[in-house]
Amino acid sequence: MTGALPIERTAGAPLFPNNKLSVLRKHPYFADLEPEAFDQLCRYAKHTTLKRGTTIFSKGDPGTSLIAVISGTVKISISSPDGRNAILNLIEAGEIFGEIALLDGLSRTADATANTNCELFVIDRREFIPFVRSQPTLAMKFIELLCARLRWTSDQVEQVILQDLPGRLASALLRLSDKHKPQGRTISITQQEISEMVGMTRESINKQLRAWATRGWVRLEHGAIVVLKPESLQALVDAGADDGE
Amino acid sequence: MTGALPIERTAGAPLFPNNKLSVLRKHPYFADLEPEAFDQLCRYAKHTTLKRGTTIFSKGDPGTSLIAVISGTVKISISSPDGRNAILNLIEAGEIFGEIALLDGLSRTADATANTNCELFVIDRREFIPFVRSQPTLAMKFIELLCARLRWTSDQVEQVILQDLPGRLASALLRLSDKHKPQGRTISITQQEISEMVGMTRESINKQLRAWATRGWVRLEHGAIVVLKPESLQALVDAGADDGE
DNA sequence: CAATGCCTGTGAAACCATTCACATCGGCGG
DNA sequence: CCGCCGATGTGAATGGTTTCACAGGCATTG
Repeated sequence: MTGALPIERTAGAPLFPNNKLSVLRKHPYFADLEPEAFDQLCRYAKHTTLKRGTTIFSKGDPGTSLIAVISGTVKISISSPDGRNAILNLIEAGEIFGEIALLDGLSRTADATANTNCELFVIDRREFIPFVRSQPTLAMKFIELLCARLRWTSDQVEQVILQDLPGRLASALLRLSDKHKPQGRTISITQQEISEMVGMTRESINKQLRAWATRGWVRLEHGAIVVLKPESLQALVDAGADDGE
Repeated sequence: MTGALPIERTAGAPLFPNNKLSVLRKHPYFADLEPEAFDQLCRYAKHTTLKRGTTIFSKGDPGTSLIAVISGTVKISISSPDGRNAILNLIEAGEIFGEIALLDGLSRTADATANTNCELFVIDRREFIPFVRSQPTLAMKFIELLCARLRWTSDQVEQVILQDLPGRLASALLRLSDKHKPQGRTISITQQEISEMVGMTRESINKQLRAWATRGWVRLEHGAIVVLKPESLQALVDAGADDGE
């Protein structure tokens, strides 16, 4: 009940280990939720672990649950009939996903797969919806969450339509390094993945990154990218089409 | 001028003419709202009329209001520093927009301009937010609205990243003709506008449309497009990259 | 300590959309 | 009724991306 600030209680019921839920508690969407509401929410959660590559759900599935990531990362993506595929988002520990289909009761809009081994909490729609209705604060929280998602997604549309390759790549890097701020400027991601987030081929991405690397804007590591001069990248985005030569 | 609305009365009540509000009442987001809640909502609304081309708000503005379109259409768009611009959505009579900034209190994510002469109702954030908190049903309605927007926007990302020109154009036409179903399959839109929705040049759009016209899939009119064979377009979208030759 | 598989790095050729440069058409206002 | 302007229609040249075809590197696993 009182675990508001330093979440560390042993009294926890067997099913909901507080040390794991604390990951969720830290996230902005739950941080200022009343403790009772949060506890109630946890009571609905079921714990699962998955191996890298496992499909969590696929586009078109009924969509009867909300999922929270405790550890690892989950990839939200879509694929076209001819084999191409696009990554819409990467969900990290402490974040939740699958809220659209949960809230409107329709089908999943994308595929979700475990991008690394992960630990998840799953909340079922049947128990959840009545709960949201009874908790105006929680409903407002979800409204905020949806707004944030909408901003993220609109931003993606904007980048993909308006910017050329360098611009898109630059803003993708900036958005990612924002998310990973705690880990310094190192973004743990493969070039293949970035190419799928940005909607261009790996080869093109590689060449552009390499060009920036020789200019000292970024450093390329194996499976990671370090942003050294975010200002230069930002300037490039602001300037419009122009690869920064 | 849109002449889209059959309703035309002179009796206008001072601030909240019911004949005008009926346009809103018909819309799914308000249709099954309790009458008292709807009336209350209307009490906050201020009526305005705008001439074609007027700016309603710009990206980055504070965003303190929700806007409902009574007649005409509003264009939601963004533009890049180098002059290119993209249309994200066209809001028609009976729909509302501006809900993101209204709900989360942050800045506008895009520009809104009157695409034709229009009549609007504007609701201020200060009065509106407390009202939403007090009306769980209304909050759930907004959650549904946001989910729908998210689906629409994700769809756009999906199309833009995965599909080539013919595919994107085809799915844009299908989405538009869905919206305009009541008017048959005629879509009132200029090729310039479509090109900005799809993110390609007018010339390219024109050539593709013309190719389809000779095959009898669409008919091109001045300022409008008639979809004759939606199945063919749909098949093209489902098949992936392939212009349907 | 191979050995296989996923990442990264590059070059040349093919392709598709953009750019640019006009020409026509339709409608609205003077 | 004429003229202008926005919308449409088209072709040729340009250029940025993709495609394809490899080579080396790092890493995890028998």
